Amino acid sequence: MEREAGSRRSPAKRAAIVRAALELFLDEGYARVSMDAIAARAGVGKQTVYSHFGNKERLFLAVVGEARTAASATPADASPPGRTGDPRADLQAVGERLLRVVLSPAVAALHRLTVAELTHHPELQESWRETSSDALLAEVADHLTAADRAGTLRVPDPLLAARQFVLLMATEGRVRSLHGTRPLSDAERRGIARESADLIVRAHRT
Amino acid sequence: MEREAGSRRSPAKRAAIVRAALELFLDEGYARVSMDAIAARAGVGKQTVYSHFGNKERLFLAVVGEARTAASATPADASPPGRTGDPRADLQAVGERLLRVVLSPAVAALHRLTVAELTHHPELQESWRETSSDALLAEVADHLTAADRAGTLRVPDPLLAARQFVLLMATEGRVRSLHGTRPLSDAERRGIARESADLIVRAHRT
Amino acid sequence: MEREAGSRRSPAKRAAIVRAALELFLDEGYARVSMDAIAARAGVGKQTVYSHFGNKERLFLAVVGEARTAASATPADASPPGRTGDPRADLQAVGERLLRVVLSPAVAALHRLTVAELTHHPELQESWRETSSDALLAEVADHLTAADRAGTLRVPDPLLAARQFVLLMATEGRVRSLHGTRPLSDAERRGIARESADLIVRAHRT
Amino acid sequence: MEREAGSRRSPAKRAAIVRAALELFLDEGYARVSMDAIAARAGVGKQTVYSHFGNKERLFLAVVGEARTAASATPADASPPGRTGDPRADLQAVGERLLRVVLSPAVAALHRLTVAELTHHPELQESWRETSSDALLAEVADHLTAADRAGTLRVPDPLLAARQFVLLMATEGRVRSLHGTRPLSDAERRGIARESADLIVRAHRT
DNA sequence: TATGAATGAGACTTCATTCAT
DNA sequence: AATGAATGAAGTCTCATTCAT
Repeated sequence: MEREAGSRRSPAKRAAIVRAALELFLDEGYARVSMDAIAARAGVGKQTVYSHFGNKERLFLAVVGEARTAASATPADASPPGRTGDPRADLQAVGERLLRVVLSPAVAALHRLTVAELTHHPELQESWRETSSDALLAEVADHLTAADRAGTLRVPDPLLAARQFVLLMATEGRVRSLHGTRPLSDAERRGIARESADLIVRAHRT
Repeated sequence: MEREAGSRRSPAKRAAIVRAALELFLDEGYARVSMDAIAARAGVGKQTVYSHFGNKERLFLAVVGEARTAASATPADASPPGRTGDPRADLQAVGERLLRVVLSPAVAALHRLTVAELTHHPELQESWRETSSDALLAEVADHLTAADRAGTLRVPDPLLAARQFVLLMATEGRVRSLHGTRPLSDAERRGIARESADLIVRAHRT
Repeated sequence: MEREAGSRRSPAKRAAIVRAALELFLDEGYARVSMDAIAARAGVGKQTVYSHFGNKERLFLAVVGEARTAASATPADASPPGRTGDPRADLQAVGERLLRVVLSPAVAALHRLTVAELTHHPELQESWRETSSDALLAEVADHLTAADRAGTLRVPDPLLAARQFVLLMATEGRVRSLHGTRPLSDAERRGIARESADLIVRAHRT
Repeated sequence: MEREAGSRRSPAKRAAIVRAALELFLDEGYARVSMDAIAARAGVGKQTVYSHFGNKERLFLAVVGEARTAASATPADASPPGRTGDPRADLQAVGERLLRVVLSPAVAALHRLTVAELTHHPELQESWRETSSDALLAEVADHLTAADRAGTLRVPDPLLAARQFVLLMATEGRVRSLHGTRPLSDAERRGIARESADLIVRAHRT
């Protein structure tokens, strides 16, 4: 029935359900996960799941929504490395951090899941954005703006350049890691970040 | 039972099954498609499906495999436009063709399906390669090599540059079209191709 | 737990529950109505329903019992039309009133519900009587007795005749209205009352 | 999927399902019967039930439809008693036969079930007719026509009179037997038939 | 007392697969 | 070889009832 706030429904159980559902959805995909399995893993009755979320689809959307939110918040936790003044090195550093996040098992699985279910749950499309992390995108743009001001690069449209950098690097990472399925070595990650940073820097050299 | 070649199994029925299965898998995803539905759409009995492919997973892998092969062969459908000598214009032209292919409903759906099922069918991973079209990649590399020889660009590693171009553009197209879920206007496609071509050309300007 | 009278249980809530339950049972039938739905429509908690009535069956019997009582009391709502002295006209007039009552949505639904659940709730059988309205039956008998006294008819057993009249007319009305499911026009009702009155009058003509 | 004629679906299993479903529906009512129970009693798998009838409602309608047909065909099996020439006796004899049919457990339960489910299955309404047996109605009308010709009665509208006779008698029988729930003694049945026949005969006496 | 969260059983329906024709 | 009827397990969701607040 899904009542309003103020109900006595246990937030702890809700959290357990969300966690269990997320793990299962990420591992198995939407259709392969049963409500029974979610309830069992969460350690609650099936009806508890239904009274919290109404049905499987709403549970799925809630879970994915919260996971997206969490994922967007996470990457900035690593302290942003200070600027060295060398745009190429700065970009590569940011890129390596981004790759670690994007290719982490959870984030990669969330990405696969979202792509997989895009056509079946139109609500997903509204929340869809390739760069799960606008914060990181802004950080890259900042670097480029700074370089432009310092005269080391000439970047007329820093946001576009940042987007191209992030998109290219993330995609290359996904392709090489079989969409996060196979772990990447540090060297591979570094290589990918270097190649992408190189392209961007060369394109905007003065 | 799956007999050897030379059996009396009808190739026409096999083709009908593959076609039906592909359509359904692309539309619904692996788990949501039933063998019943496949047999019905193919106009054959269920046992025929089983005798041809053994089980659902083998059918899926066969179908996706053939679809990938077909998709890789297709893109050259449009006669490759002659070179104009202007690298930017040439790249953009190739790019627009590529986008049309990559974002076509069938190719985009095949991509989503592959990503979705990557973890459940390890065999898929072996066939995985982002650029479904090596032919096109080679064509881009050719353009770049020609430009390098002509002295209009300086491209030390044409294959890398080509790959970056294709990857960036395809990804930008996918993001903007919600992974092929929403059609892109000609103008959008042109814009994406232009931006990507621009980046590559600027990065390799002499 | 069901406490005795004098408890602190609110009669207002009890009434709300009974009203809600009656509406739902009449619309859906016993098995299709959930205690959840009753509590929700009554605007009370589920446990309140249980503490008032113990379980679903007892609630049902109480509700139907009260509804039968109410229905039996109602029919005289319209002031009984004075006698005209013409037995046929009088009978027909009474009959039309009866039909309106018997085929009213609530009374018809109560009748269907009782018939439907007769075998599952033996207590219902005790309260069963076709003529939900003894008052009306007596009124018809009165008319006939009066006619007998006046010499316009010869009615040795007025109660039997009244019963036959009421039963035949009510049944004909039920059949033609699909057991109260389809509304009857005034003309139809009048026709049914006329035919039935005619039969009775002819059978007892002097 | 419910295919056309010519399929290989076993008619024996279909019949077993129909029989099992009818018994259960008559005993318990629509909502209380589970498809599991039907399959189990029929001795077939649940999917067999579904492949034959598609879903619970279609099964129900098919079962009720066939039962109605069967019930309509049955009553004439008892050899229609020859006419004695005494309309009252003839009518009473036909009436007793009718009562036996109408109050037989199966027919009475079918009637209760139909009334109970009338609002939930609109298709039922189309097949609804109080007199499950048009044959019997015709037989009564024949008696009355014959009497009219013989001059023993004056029956301007034999079909109306027959209908009134049948309706009144069946209803009285239903009321007295708690809608077929309680068996009626021979004497009761005879009494009901006599009273009804009496009414009709008196109404049409010359 | 009254609330509604929680439960375990069970509802209808569909699935991948096998069997009999 | 090919058909589709049949199966048993499992899917989503709802139920009457109880428990903790």
